[in-house]
Amino acid sequence: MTIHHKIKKWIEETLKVDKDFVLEYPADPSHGDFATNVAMVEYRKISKILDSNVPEGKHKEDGLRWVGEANNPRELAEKYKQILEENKIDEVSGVFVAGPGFINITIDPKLFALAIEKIDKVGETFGENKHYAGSRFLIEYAQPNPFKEFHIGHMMNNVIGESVAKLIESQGNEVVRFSYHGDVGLHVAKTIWGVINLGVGTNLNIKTLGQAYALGAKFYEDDDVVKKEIIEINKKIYDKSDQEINILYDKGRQISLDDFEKIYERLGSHFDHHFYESESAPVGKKLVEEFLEKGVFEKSEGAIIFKGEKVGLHTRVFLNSDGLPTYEAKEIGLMYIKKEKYSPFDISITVTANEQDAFFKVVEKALEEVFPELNGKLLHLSHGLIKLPSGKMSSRTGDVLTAEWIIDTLKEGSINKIREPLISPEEKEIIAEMVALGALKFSILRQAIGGDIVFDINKALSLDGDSGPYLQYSVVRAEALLRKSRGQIEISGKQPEGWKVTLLERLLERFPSILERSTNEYAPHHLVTYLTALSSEFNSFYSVEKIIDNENVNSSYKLAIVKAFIYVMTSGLNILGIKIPERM
RNA sequence: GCUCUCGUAGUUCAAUGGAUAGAACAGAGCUCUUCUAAGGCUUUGAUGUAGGUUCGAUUCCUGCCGAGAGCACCA
Repeated sequence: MTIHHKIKKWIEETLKVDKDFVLEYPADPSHGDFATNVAMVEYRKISKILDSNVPEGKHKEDGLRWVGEANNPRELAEKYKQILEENKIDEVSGVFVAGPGFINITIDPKLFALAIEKIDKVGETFGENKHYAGSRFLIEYAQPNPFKEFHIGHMMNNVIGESVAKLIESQGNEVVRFSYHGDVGLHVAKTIWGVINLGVGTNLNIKTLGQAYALGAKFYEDDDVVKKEIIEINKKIYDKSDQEINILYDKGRQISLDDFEKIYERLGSHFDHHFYESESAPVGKKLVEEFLEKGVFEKSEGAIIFKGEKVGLHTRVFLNSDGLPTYEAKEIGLMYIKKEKYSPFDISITVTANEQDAFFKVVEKALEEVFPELNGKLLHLSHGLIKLPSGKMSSRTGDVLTAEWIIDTLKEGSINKIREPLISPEEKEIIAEMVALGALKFSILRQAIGGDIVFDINKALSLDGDSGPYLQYSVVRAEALLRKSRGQIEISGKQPEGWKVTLLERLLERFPSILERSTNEYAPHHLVTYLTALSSEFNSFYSVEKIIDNENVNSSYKLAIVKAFIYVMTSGLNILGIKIPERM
């Protein structure tokens, strides 16, 4: 149990209050080690109760005086302080009232040394939490479509999904990871049409597929004759009736999927299962037809639709008038397969771009009507888009940056930054790959998911300031210290006499709480913010303190802090999918 | 037109209804014969607008202004 948990519980039980108050780490150290707004929250509740029961002839302002509690949050805080002091636990060294009614709490400085000792002992497992263990989460987060390119938007989805998955795992849950690929559907037909009309024969590669899609998509919109041809091709893809198309299809699909594997490998994401629309489509079609009879779906203009208006949403088509399943029906089929394979589960998460928000609300509703047992178990996590300074990316116009290109460009930039002359070209290559991916993942995960990211390649290349490499670099320096000290100074988590607790130690102790909050909110950016602050604090520590010093008795403890820093950073960066080079 | 999301330093982002709104980049200045300067230190600078709720609002509610996304057979 962390100190945070202990203190929260202590306040809760001692004051006999609900747990809806906040126990935070104040930004300003003069506000103690912990601060809580419990008095302000409770005051609010008391006045509300009194407001609703104002007896005749009285004014509600008098309310608090009737119960003889307090006239304002500050006075209530004073009362609480008294109760807390009478029931003090060992960890707490002081309780103070401040400002409008905050209760600030200081803790025994020895606890920080204990935390350092503990981190050095348990290593990278320090942040793990077995508190809520045992839930099974399904998470689907990579939906690149075969026959189209894997662009930076897919990469964003992948990086976010992977970090959320790792966060959930860190809190003791089981996570099953899925990718989902649209290997059938109109976009495929567009690409096949493009391939046929591009005149490349069966000489396909990932590039010609991209061009073919852009061509097909353009003509689909501009030319009604082509539109009909593409719709015909789409039908043939579903029923596999055309040999020529089958050959192009199988080949193109395999080229795409192989390409995706390569990128997953590079990004470091691994999936428990790959799903394909070609398998979810027939299942979805069947289910939609079945639940048409049960009244969940209805017929309209030849199509089968779900009337979202009945729950304040909009109508979506599930089977088109040719009887083919749309994306919507495929989602129904997909969920059926997921349930068959991975039940029981507690939460099923789907990570997509936020342009699908409205669409997902409808699908979720339909899913809940088809599978009532899923009520409350579906979570749609949506993120923003990556925008170029020139505007939105579009694979239709070919105005698209592939993930591969971005990584390689960043890699080239970072390889030139390595100044260490002793590093071999091979090692430089490895370091640059880690730095490039670190920079990319950091820039995606540093902000709250949901917002768009304006991706400026020149800025990304600078690699200064808050960035992936900044975090990596701080760990590299810390590692160098440990290497150098080996055989010279013993590492000891025993706090020296007269030691003044540093902010670095305080931050290290918080790591488990940060992880817990990041997980609960599905918000990796809290972790990023924390690791950045932690690195910054380490870098200050590094420049102010002489760490390896045979003359100084504090050196052993300083090294223990450095070691703890490395563990926490390694663990945190691992969750973000950022690797740490040995040197850089 | 309807629905949803979003407006915070020059720029890119933080901030659990709380205390003096934090960083980074860019700008100005300082700092490598102590361990990696991809570092450290100092400094200039912000809540779109008008109301409301609250002891307290960047955060919640309403209007306005501005940006983006979605709205029937694409995914």
